[in-house]
Amino acid sequence: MTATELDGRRRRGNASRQATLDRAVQLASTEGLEGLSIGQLATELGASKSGVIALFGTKLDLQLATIEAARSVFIATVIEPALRVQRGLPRLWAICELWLDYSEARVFQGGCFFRAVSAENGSKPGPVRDTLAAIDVDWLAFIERAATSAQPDLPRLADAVQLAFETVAIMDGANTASLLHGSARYYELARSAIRDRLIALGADSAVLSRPAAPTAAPATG
Amino acid sequence: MTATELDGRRRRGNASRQATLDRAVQLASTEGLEGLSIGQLATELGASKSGVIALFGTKLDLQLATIEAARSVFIATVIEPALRVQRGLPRLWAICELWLDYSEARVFQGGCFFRAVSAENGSKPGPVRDTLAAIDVDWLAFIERAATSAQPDLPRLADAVQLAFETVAIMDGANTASLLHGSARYYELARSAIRDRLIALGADSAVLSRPAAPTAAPATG
DNA sequence: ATAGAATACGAACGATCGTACTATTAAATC
DNA sequence: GATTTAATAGTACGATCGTTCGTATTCTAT
Repeated sequence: MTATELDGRRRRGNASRQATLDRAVQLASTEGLEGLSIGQLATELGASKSGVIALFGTKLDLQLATIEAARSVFIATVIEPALRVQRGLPRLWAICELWLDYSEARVFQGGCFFRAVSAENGSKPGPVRDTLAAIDVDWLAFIERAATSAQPDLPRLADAVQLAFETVAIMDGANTASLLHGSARYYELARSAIRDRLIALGADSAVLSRPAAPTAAPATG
Repeated sequence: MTATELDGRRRRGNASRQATLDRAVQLASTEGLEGLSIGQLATELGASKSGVIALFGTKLDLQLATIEAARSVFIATVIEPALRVQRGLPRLWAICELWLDYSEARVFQGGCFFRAVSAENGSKPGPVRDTLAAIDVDWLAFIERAATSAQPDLPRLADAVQLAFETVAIMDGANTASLLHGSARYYELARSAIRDRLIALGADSAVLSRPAAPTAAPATG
């Protein structure tokens, strides 16, 4: 049954949904999921309010779909490239480089999408916060696993949870400060902080150099 | 001229302004400065919309006044108590303890006021962002000075700017994570991270113990 | 051919937003 | 006591919010 793929109506709808979400993630990253307004979104897309709402149902549904769309972008930009890097310390370091590049490149206008909307919804119970919290748990767990896998290269690593927390905090700090002050130098501070931390844990500093493994296939070297 | 102090009209106005701002900072810490609505604020205060707006002028003025009010609270809660602690490493450590307590105690419902509203306004140019950026610069500089003063107690400290950045990032990370996941354990992770970092710089671990100097006058010891 | 589903639009809804204008009350100044 | 100033309320304005309803269009399935 290729029916689902061939249905012209659904294909058209999915294309519209994707185009809508492409704008929605950008808008939400700067205005927040609350500030993401259906009217503004429709105007920017050259569509009608009712058309947009018809595609998603309610505003809450749109917000959740927007989060999911941002997650896809994040996975393609950070997670998957990191998984192509050699297990262990190289991958742990690649995660940091990839994340800092993702933030600095403003893949989302407002910096890291999840940092922007988590700050907005951190103290507001509801399905939005629950979803964001679950994504954050996944993200922390991903780094914890990478840290644990890097343990052979980090002889003095005692607590992967602690290291994951610190790493995320440092990266988020660079994201926030660079946005607020319009300066890229915080990314260097973050890189230094993490590098020094890993070296203190016994890492071979040769592994922790720029540039990170490129997104392309394993290089010739 | 004690005229300003004695004017009953202005006294009444200032009292109203203060009561309004007391609610405004709480609301803004959870809803953001954009989500801070004059109507809702008035309703919660049992006042009228026009009465609230008359006290502040425009919404932008209200937002700026709210930031200033939050700053006063922050200074009284963190900065001033820290300045009562002995210069050097004890003060640097006290700043961290006081900030983490300030965040954990939910002096503002939404955690640290400035983290909440900075995330909201980090990518939106304007006077609000400028004010928040200036406050953040002050805050970072305050910690840098404390770190520099602690240099005799931190023989391996090479870069106070780097240390200030990391310290703030770790504390902010605890604030964000504790809000999102409704757990206090991130504050312990932050304390551990900063303590270990300071010890790595050569700090005497005896200085880095709980509890921090109480807010009260210099203790008998 | 026709019934049904999915996409899209336009118009209108009640609610709330920030703001402006007017009026009333209380306090200070002359 | 009259005038000025500040604080507050009341009302109304235009804009925008999310949502609903009716309808036209496009494609699939019978």
